[in-house]
Amino acid sequence: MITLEDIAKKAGVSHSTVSRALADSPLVNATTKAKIQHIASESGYQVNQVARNLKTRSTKTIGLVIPEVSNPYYPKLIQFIADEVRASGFNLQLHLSGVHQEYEASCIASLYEHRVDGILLVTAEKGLVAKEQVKSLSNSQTPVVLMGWIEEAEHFDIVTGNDAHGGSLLASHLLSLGHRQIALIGKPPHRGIFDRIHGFQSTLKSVGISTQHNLTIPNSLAEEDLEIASTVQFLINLPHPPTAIFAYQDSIAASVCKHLRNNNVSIPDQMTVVGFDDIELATYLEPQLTTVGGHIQPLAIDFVHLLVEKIQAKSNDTPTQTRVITPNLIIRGSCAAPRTSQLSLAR
Amino acid sequence: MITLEDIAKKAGVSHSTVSRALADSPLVNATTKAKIQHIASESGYQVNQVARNLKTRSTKTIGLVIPEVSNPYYPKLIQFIADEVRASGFNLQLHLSGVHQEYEASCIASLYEHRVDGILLVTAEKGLVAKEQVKSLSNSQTPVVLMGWIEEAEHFDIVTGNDAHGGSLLASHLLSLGHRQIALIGKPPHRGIFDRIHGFQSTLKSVGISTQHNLTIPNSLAEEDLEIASTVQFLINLPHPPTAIFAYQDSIAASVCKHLRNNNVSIPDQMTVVGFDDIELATYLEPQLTTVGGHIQPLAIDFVHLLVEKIQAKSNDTPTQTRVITPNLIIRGSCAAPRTSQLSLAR
DNA sequence: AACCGCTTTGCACACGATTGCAAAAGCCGT
DNA sequence: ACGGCTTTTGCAATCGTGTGCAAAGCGGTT
Repeated sequence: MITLEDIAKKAGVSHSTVSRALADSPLVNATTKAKIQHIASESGYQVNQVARNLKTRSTKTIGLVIPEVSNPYYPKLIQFIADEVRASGFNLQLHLSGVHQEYEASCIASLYEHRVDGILLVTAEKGLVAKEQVKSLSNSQTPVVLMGWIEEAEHFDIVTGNDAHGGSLLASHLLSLGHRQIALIGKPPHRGIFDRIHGFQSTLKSVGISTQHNLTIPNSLAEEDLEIASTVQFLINLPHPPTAIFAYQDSIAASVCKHLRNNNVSIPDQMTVVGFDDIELATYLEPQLTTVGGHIQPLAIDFVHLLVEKIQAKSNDTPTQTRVITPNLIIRGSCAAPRTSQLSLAR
Repeated sequence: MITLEDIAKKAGVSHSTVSRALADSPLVNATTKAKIQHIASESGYQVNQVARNLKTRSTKTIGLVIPEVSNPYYPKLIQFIADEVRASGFNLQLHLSGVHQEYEASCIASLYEHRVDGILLVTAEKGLVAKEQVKSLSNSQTPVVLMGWIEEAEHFDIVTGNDAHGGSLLASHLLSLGHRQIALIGKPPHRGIFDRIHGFQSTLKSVGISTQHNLTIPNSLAEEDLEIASTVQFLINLPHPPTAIFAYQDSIAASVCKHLRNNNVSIPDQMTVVGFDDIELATYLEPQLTTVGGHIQPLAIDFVHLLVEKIQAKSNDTPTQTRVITPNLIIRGSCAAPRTSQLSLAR
């Protein structure tokens, strides 16, 4: 491995001078600087960031903790975050905390051990698993920004989507089409998803439609697809089946569509389906999915910006912030006005 | 930040002893070891990996360079790789080289600067952009394993799928269904995809079907979906339209299906469609996609294993290896026997 | 020649950990 | 009390880089 010392010998100077020359310091004579830079590039010198990081006590690296990449929502988010981190001049270190966030604590520990300058933590259905660690990190020097709702939100820096508003938009849309029997598919495990459902339900209530007939079907995490299959079966075999289904994520909505088709229920003629997030998948379906979207890129940008501000502020006495991104309704082909007892008649 | 020295003071010993105690060295007296470990955990000490890496000249980290995460093939690959890397006791550092691999060189440079123990490099349509860097890295101490076909393959360690065989499987399947007019959609930019197409075409040739009537439509990278839309338009408006379409990736096949539907062409009645890779998307489509798959996980496992072997071998005189994974045909609903002039009649 | 001021360079230490080696401590038998 | 042996501990160097500070070099003025 080539070091500053090697280049210093070739150039007949000390390693300090080489270090300054490569940093383009004005303390080095122009001609020797050029000579040193030439020797360095010719011998293929690459700085040892490990040594530099140790000396400068900063890594110019941001750690990103995200549950998984199988759910297509996350890759989309990662792409935006990665672009923004690069644009901000930082390196990115990605750690997967697991579908059930089982590695969340160890991811954070590892990032701290590597002395990243800051951490972006995307929470999932379990909320903030490593709460104590995050608190102690923030109290020390390493800023942490969270994405997704958690309890005690006021104690943390958080970026989140206005999921309640998104749910409300969907509910209004379905109401305006005439739907009155609407099923919800999805467990309400953490605040974000809870808000989607809550916003949805409260809008229904506000126009006097009781939500007690709507269904909240919890589905287990394992074998999600199978679970959804049986939930769909259950719904369409009810004495008074719903005319519309709201799934709290596009990927689940896609799975719902698949199983509806398997049961010869046509969309949107016999059943209206809506999702949430507007991932690519939504446009590959037939019909394309009505959903709520446009929030992922702004979320990613604010996520990174807030962290970078915290990193540059240095003083850890800045008050915690919550930034909220409001999504839009995206109307596509998976919705139609209900026909009376459409499903019962068809079967 | 808490250091070994801090703990040493609290325990009344030297930092060397603390270092040994935390490494559970037999050189430390059992009672003092316990005392030190207790103090360390109580004060929340976390080792500084930056310093450790500098001293030990190893980072226990594997770098993964992958073009992007928007194409759903890559997240699936990443998930398998991440699991295997973790199981092997290494950290993972992910860098995105860009859709057109525009950052490939800078990703590799960054990983080398951070002195990762080895690099996994996934190439894409541009082949191996950073060829010279990879050669010089391998010549020095940092092993690199590639995924995907490139020129001069014999000079590198490579893991790849037997794409030619996969293409051949698809061709045989379509032939056995009776298809004789088959369109290929996709550019043949690099060896992997070229092999898919080549294996496909040579199987057709072997039974005496000229491939000159088949179409190889190159589509631009930008606005891929639009490009596919016009390609589909073109194909179905031919005087003798094909009865089957082979797209070299499931995501493109999905896009083809979407645009066929937009033109009121039903699948598989009026058109048979097959893809390649068996990503989740293939099962969300209606009908589900016949494709070639089962290779991604073995690819990921061999990818990591080969690199780990190279890292542990230390001596860089081990001969280069090429490992090839053979995929399977996965028959689903997107294929049917052709009817005479099916499309012309229908329109 | 002595002095001053400015530019340029090198010395030496620091970052926080690991580890070879020597020294200290403890134990035992004589 | 002492030598020999084993166990335990500390000293000090090292990894590669950055940087404060002193010193050297240089040109010009008195």
